[in-house]
Order: sequence, then C-alpha cells, then structure tokens
Amino acid sequence: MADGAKTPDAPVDLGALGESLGFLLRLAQLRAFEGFFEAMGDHDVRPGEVSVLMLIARNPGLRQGVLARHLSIKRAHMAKMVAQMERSGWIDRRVPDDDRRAVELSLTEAGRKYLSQVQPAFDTHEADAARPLSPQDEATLKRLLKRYLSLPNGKDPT
Amino acid sequence: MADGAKTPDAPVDLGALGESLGFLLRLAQLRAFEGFFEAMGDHDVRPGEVSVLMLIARNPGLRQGVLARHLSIKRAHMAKMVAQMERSGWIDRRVPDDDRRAVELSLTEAGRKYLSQVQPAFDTHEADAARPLSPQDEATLKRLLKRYLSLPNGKDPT
DNA sequence: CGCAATTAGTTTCCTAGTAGACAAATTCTG
DNA sequence: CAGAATTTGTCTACTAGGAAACTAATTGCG
Repeated sequence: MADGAKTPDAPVDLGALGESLGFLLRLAQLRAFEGFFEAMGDHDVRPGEVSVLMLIARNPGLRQGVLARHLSIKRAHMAKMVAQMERSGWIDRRVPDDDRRAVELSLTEAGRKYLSQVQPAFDTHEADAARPLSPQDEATLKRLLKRYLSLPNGKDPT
Repeated sequence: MADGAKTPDAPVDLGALGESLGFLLRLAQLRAFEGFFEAMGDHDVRPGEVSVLMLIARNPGLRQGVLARHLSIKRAHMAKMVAQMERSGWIDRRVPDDDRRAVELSLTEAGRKYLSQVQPAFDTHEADAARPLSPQDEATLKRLLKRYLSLPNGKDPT
C-alpha cells in the first residue's frame, strides 16, 4: 500500500552528464510535463493541444505551418493534431481565397468554451510550476531560457 | 477579426505561452538536442545512448533499473536500449549471484573504445552548447535547473 | 517451512513524433 | 506565356517512448 516506491539508491556518479545542459534540460522538461499532467488530471488534455488552442485563440486565422513553426512542431505532426482537433470540433479550417494551398485556423465556439475550461487549470499549474524555485529564481530561469532561445524577453509586445 | 493576421511573417502573439516554464523548457530541449546532433553528425549516436555509456563507464556494475531511474528513462525502454547496445557489442550484462533477477551493466572493451571516440565530440558540443549565453549566464542557468530538479549543485550548496 | 507481496526485468501493444515522398498551388524566370 | 522552383499541407512508413500485463526471483510473514 505504501506506494512511496522507496528505492535502494546507491549513489550514482553522473560525471560530466550532471553538468550537461541538454541533460539538465531534458530532466527539467520531463519534470515540468509531469507537473502539467498532475495539474490537468481531470481534463484529458496534452501540452501540445493546449499550446495549439492558446495560439489559435490569440491569433485567429493563423496558418497551420506558421503555428507549427512557432511551436516547434513538425508540419506532418501538426496536420495530424489539427485533423484530430477538428474532429473534436474545437477548431475550424478555412482555405483562404488568396492562397488555396494554405489552411487558416480558428477556434469554434466549442473550442473557445473548451479552452476556457482548461485555461484556469493551466494557469494554476503555471503559477506554481517552478515550485522548488523562489519567484526571483523562476524569473531568472525563464529570462535565461528565453535568452538561450533568442526569444524576445519583455512582456510588452511592441 | 476579418483582418488577416495570416501572412507568413506576421508576428505571432504567444500570449501566456511565452511565459510558460514548460513551453520554454520544451523549446530549449529541442534546441539543445539539435545542437547535439549537429555536433555528433559523423557518429550515428543518440543522446540517450551517450548518457547510458557515460553512466556505465563511471559506475561499472550499475543495475539497469538504477540506471533507468537516474536518467529518467522508463524501465521498458531501458530494456530495449540495453538489448540493442549489447547487440552492438558495447555493453556487457551480468546477472549477479546474490540477486538473479537483476542485471549488472558494464562496458566491453569495444564499448570503452566507442565511448572514447564519441566523448570528445560530446565534450566539444557541451563546451558551446549554451552558445547564445555568456559563461556566467550558462552557469546560472545550469545552477537554476539543478535547483529546480532538486539535484545537488556540486559547487554552491545553498 | 509455505504462501503472499514485492522487485527486476521483459514483452506486447499503443501513442507521439519524425522523415521523406508526394500533390497541389503559387511564384519566379526567361 | 511556359516551365522550373518553391511553398503548403498531407500521406506512408518508421522510430522513440510509455503503460500495463507478464515471468522469475526475492523477501516478509504466518
């Protein structure tokens, strides 16, 4: 019953791995996603879906490829996600007249409603996603990650 | 929203996503792995394999499950990786007498040689893995990631 | 001791994600 | 304009990774 899963842990020497940025980032991402699923438990939703919904909500008419590029999701995968989410009735696909190769995405009414149900849980999760870190450390970490990614840092979208 | 925010170069508003720790970590990890593959180009090797080789090299006789836990790789997946790497002749699996369920891992001579070929490329990669960041920023980022992960820091035990 | 519970690893089946070929629409070039 | 090159999204096939059931060995408890 005690699901603490206490494990006989011999000390393991990580060597240079323990200083590897890629390794640390991988562990950190796994940890963060763990927190996401824990916080979202009730809603059966994945991080990628939330990000897609949020971006379409903020940028109606966004093209699939542009969405994929900004989320670092491959086009092929985005096609599947979008097809699934259209089937779920959350998003609408429209082929614009000025470029009939493209697909412009927008949220359906159901999609907006669904997002509004999920968003609070997501926001709550975000609020303490960095739990072991102090607010200052959290801010510094995010700032450095954005710098590493060459993303604009400010919250002012001028 | 009849206005078209749909041009390929149009600025995309990330909204709260741009401040999401999980999202930033995911992008950062993808970026880091990109750098890994770029640096390793010649060697056909994956990050997980390098980490497994490095940990076994440092901790001969390490058990599969312990290895998996420290690398945050699921046991099922580790079983497959280890089977593959044994087939490649890099690692040796030994069932200890005191617990015949367990498997103790060690590098073969070929494994040591292979690692010694891969390690320099990995070290070079690590040396400028955080390229857009200053050395101070890189150190801070790693320190904060370790703190986030509740890992010992090695230099600055706060 | 004998039997239940636990642990280590494996196997099977499934989902997420990628690579690369592809088709259609558009743009570029002479 | 015709035809090449590029862009946009999709399709097929493949790999990585995970959940859960399973086997075998060990431990715990009467």
